[in-house]
Amino acid sequence: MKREMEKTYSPHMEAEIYQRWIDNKYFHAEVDESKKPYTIMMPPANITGQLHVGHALTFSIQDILIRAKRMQGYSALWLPGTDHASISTEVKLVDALAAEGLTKADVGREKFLERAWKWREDFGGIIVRQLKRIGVSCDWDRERFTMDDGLSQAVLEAFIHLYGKGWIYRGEKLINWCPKCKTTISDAEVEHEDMEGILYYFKYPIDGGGFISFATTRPETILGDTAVAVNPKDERYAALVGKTIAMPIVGRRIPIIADNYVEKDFGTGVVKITPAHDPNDFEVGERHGLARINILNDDGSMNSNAGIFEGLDRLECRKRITEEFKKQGLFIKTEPITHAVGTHDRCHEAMEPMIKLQWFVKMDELAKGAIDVYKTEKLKIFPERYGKIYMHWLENIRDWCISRQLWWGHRIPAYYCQGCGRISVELKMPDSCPECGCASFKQDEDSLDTWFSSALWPFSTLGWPQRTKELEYFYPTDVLVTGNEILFFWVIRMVFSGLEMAGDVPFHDVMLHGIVRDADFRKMSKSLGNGVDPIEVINTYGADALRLMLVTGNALDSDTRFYWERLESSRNFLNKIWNASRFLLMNFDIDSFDEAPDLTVIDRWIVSKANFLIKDVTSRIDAYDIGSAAQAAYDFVWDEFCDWYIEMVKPRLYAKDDPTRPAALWTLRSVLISALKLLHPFIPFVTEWIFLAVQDKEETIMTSAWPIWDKALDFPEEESEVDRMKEAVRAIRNARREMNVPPAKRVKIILVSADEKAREFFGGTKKTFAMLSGASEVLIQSSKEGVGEDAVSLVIRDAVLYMPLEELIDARKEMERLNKERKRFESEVERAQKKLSNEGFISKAPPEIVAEERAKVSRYKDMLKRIDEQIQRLE
RNA sequence: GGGAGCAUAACGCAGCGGUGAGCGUACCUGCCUUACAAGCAGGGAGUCGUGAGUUCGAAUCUCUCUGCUCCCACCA
Repeated sequence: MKREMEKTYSPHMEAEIYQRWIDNKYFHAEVDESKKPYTIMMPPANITGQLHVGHALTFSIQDILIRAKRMQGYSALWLPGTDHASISTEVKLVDALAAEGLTKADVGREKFLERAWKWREDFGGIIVRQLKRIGVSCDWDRERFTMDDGLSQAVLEAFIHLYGKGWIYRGEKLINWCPKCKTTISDAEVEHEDMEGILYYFKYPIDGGGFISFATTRPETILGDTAVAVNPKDERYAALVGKTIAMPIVGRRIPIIADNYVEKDFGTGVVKITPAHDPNDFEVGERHGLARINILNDDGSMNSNAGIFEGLDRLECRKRITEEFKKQGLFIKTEPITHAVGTHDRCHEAMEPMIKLQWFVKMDELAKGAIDVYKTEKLKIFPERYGKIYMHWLENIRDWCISRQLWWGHRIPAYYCQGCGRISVELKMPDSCPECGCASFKQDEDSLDTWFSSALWPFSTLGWPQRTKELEYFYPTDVLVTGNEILFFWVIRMVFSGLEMAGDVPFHDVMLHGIVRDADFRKMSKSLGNGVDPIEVINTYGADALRLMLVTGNALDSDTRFYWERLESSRNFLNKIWNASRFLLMNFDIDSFDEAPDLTVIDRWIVSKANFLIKDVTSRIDAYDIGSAAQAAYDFVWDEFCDWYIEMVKPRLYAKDDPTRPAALWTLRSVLISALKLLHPFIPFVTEWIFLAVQDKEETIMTSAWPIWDKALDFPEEESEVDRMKEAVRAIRNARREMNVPPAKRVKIILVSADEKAREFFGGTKKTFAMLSGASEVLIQSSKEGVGEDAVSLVIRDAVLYMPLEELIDARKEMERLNKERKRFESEVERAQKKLSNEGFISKAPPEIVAEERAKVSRYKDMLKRIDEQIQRLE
């Protein structure tokens, strides 16, 4: 066993350890009927992405869960993979083409896709390599890519299935169009950004005389107006309804109509209606049978319906229209306005609503299922409050536009007969048309929304639609861990897809976490330049320090901050546990124990504390309370184990002939090993390194058994006794400081107690007690006989400690100190007595609370009495 | 416009009906005590955002106000 350990912790061994884990296939999970399965599907990383600290957070959490469960004996599968990210990847490829002076059209679909695959080969693996640096223990043998053959097949099957049920349809509807990316986008991909804009006021001449004024933020859409609407109850305009308007510029005649959608009190109470470019207007148009005039080309420029403005960009057109209205005397005014503009979340270009023939997923039935599993708690969301958001979204969901005018992705499996136009939705191109017998088909040019394939991820990765043994065993998965911003895009879509395709929820629990922000709580972004590269952090501090820092100091549902300071304190903790282990190895000079030695009170105390920690950490992990689980282990190791237990045990270790020495070594090692195991999920590398160093055999910690709480190791009495000793030690250290006793000065301590048990305990732990309190000798007595008047006296539970200070004693100072103590207890007694004299408290508070309060009074009074004795002694 | 959340020590957080109101950093003081100065010991520091209410008892539950944050949303 014993490995040499450097004096200071350094993370340089991480790569070596990770490689060994891989070589030994510790990450690999198999179908194993003798074990229970535990499954997490890693949210597929975007192949265009670079690893950022957000990844580090989410993957650390998942790794913590999977490592804990693996040690608990589950067949724990964490399946990793990547996503083809259609828009992001395609944008990169188009940019690369542009750099060569080419366009998509120049190279053609086939060549474009060749380039795409090449690109994914060259760069798609970068993020995976970076990911490994974090220490993720996912099953790389089962790594998947959303465009693998199997997963692509699953996409086709799912599409065909939904089409067969009538839940996928093709229709001409108003969709969100990104003029920059030249594709449709779904509602979820539209971001609403508040922007400073201008509200333009114009007027239209009414046939038969007069004008009607209105306001708009998008004057260019005037070219597509097919009506002007007012509220039916608006008396100001009642007489105008039914009249027509001769539109300037385009010369079209459009009606004035009445519709409830218009609010009387907003603006002029008049709305121009552009059914082809506004969702509300579209609906008004439906109700009144208005024409839809599309005025835009796909690139956002004006089309032929714009007449003289054809070819202008929409923003340029906006200016020119305004000028034209001014010329014609129909311009009223402009005013600044802040309004929400829908933009594409990828490129932030202002999105334009347009009418287009697209493919949609009908949501009503699918949403019902997703709502139902949440209501019946088959699906739980942590933190709970996100449940409301989940429900709200599903209850207001609209059909999902899934077709994209992109090449990189899953091409829609719809084939149009060139003879009769019949649509066939098939796995592959049909041989002949069942309608007209013609053999000429054309496949739909569009591809599917990236999220359509990601929605199948929890089961397509396990072989669906085949009923594989993996699917049977690992599905439904246990928990999905992801950032809260992705609830709508992905989580909800996985839920209804899982229910519909695989016949069950894709996961039982959803655990959502926040994002990592910079120290000033700003989002990390390229434009701010405040991003932190996790690889750099790992290079200097190690993955363990990064993981620990990200996961502690914050509740899981709130955003966490990135602090270099906190990173250092995490690293310091690693050094602490490193050195505690080194201390053990330096003293561990026996080969083995025949049997567990008899433990002293102090050993039982730390064993009991460690035993409780096991229960605590385990249950916190199960509740996804990762941060406090880590914190509990951290506090135990640093405070209890290092600052107290190791210090207490030193005299026993240094005296080679001490009969309790083996017990100390045994306890030291077994408690350390428990702590290492409990900490392993959080800081896998150091714990493995140390585990190998302190074990008898070469055994990985990764598959070692998770500690289990044991009733036989619960020692409440010992805990209470050692706590009293700690109290005594602190009192002495405190007094020494207050009395200005030089640190190196050893002082005699006399403990006086009428309590036999207390005397016995302190008698048995004399050496330890003396060392901790810097005493030259400790006397234990039942009376204060022989205690001189030059002694400082310290009152603790069941005892008084005397510290003769001889020439150092300053009676005045000591009186001051005693009076301060007295005051403290007095005010406590007062507080408790006041409570007890309250009739309502006695009669209404639970009896145990009242009893506790009474006990406090007598305890404090007891202390007060002894303090008073000391005061008298000095007087 | 709708919804959710947060205000506790200088900073970051925990506590969610009975605690002497904690923890980590930072700060002050003293120590190189043979595991660790990336450390040890000790210390100061908080009318728990405001105002009310419920209760025997409120940092904790309810409402008001104030200030932040996030999500959703088609007011021209």
